Amino acid sequence: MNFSVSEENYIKSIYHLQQETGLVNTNSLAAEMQTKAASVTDMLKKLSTKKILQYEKYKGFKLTENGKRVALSVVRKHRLWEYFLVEKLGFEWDKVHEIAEELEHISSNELIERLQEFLGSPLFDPHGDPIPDSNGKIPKLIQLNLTVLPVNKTAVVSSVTNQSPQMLEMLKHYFISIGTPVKVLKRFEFDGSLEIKISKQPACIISELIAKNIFVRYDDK
Amino acid sequence: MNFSVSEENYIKSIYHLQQETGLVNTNSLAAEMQTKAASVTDMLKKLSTKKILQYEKYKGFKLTENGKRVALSVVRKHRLWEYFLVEKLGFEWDKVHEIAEELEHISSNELIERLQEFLGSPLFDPHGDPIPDSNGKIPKLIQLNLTVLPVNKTAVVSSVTNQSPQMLEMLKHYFISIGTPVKVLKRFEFDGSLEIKISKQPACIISELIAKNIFVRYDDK
DNA sequence: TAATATTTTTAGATTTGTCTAAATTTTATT
DNA sequence: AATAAAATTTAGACAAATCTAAAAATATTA
Repeated sequence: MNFSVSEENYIKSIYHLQQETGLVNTNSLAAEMQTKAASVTDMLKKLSTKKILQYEKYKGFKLTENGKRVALSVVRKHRLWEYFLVEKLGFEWDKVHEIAEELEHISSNELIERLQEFLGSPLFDPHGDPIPDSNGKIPKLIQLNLTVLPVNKTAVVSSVTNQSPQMLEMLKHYFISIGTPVKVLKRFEFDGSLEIKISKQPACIISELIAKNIFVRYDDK
Repeated sequence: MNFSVSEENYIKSIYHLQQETGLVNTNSLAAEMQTKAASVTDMLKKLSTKKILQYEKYKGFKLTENGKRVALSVVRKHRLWEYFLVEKLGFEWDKVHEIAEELEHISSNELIERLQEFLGSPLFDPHGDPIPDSNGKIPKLIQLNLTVLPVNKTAVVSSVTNQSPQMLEMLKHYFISIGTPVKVLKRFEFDGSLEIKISKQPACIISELIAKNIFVRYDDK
């Protein structure tokens, strides 16, 4: 079945909301989509007759299995395009969302399969979010603290717990940000500090305190 | 000014038609766009008030300078995306049109400038059509007969005059098709036959008769 | 040139997705 | 439990893009 751009956007938003809350309600979806509750109700009825939604008036709603499949396909496209924009076209990772919002609605399946291949079948997008495969399977996020990352295993920075200006200043100094590839070269027993390699930077040493605040993940293919 | 997908499609079609006929008329545009004359008239009025068209009722119409600019921007996007699909994703050149019809409406200018850069600023798309630059300037098509292509100059097959099944059979045998890179290695005085190199094929010799039917162009940067 | 045929436009309807304002249902509060 | 507040739905309207059928303008031809 084919869906309009508007339908796809609703389906995607419902998917994201129900990841957090289980059942979704009209007002929160209206807020998410920056539209009015009445418009949401109209669309709910439409998606309901298309068997995309389990929907009971006044009671809330969630996607059917079929609806989830559609949602995951849109999420997949969005994230693969984001990866393309950053890795191939050199966009900053925080500038690509809007463009991917348009690209995710290009319909060709062959296009997206070839794009995935061309990109080397990445498992995570530049924001660190997992990219569903063509069956809708989402790679498990194997996230661990930098202090326990095995030596010489290349990983990618996925989140930073302490977001204070002081911390961010240090991270900037080390050229560490979300999505940066990182490898631990040596772990010093003396004070727990780590010698690490950040993408194209020369190796450097960071304190255990910094390392404790950095989480990384690696693509477990 | 921003244009809807539908408006952009009308503008593009008018551009292509007026390249051939100067003034365009309602019915031919309706035919080109596979829609009804009444729908065309509606859109003409709209584009007219937007200063995209010079339009006189019952008299025909053509794009304003501004309209041409918009058309060339859409054409540019279409052809760059086609180039991407063939050269980067490995699509056959005759399978990309439909997908590019969707991609050409992605709005970001930065995207298209970066895409052009990424592709190496190609001057011609996989069908041999010229790609307008960001100012709407169209590279001149330097087309010449294979019999007069300078030795060792790499060119690309742009058209074939004799399209008989017999000819096409031969071309297929030599792996020659529109868009194929070709280089003349040697020209034999004896019978005018040519030793040529076709992309990744081993060198081969073709008769003068075949060569006379093949036109090539090269990117004159 | 008058009649006929073709092309183009208009008038009015339809679909999709949106909106506002009012009505209804559910939830919260006294 | 009655009432007030909040959430949701309905009713009716609107803009964009399309359509059919009919009217108007232009072109063709006998």
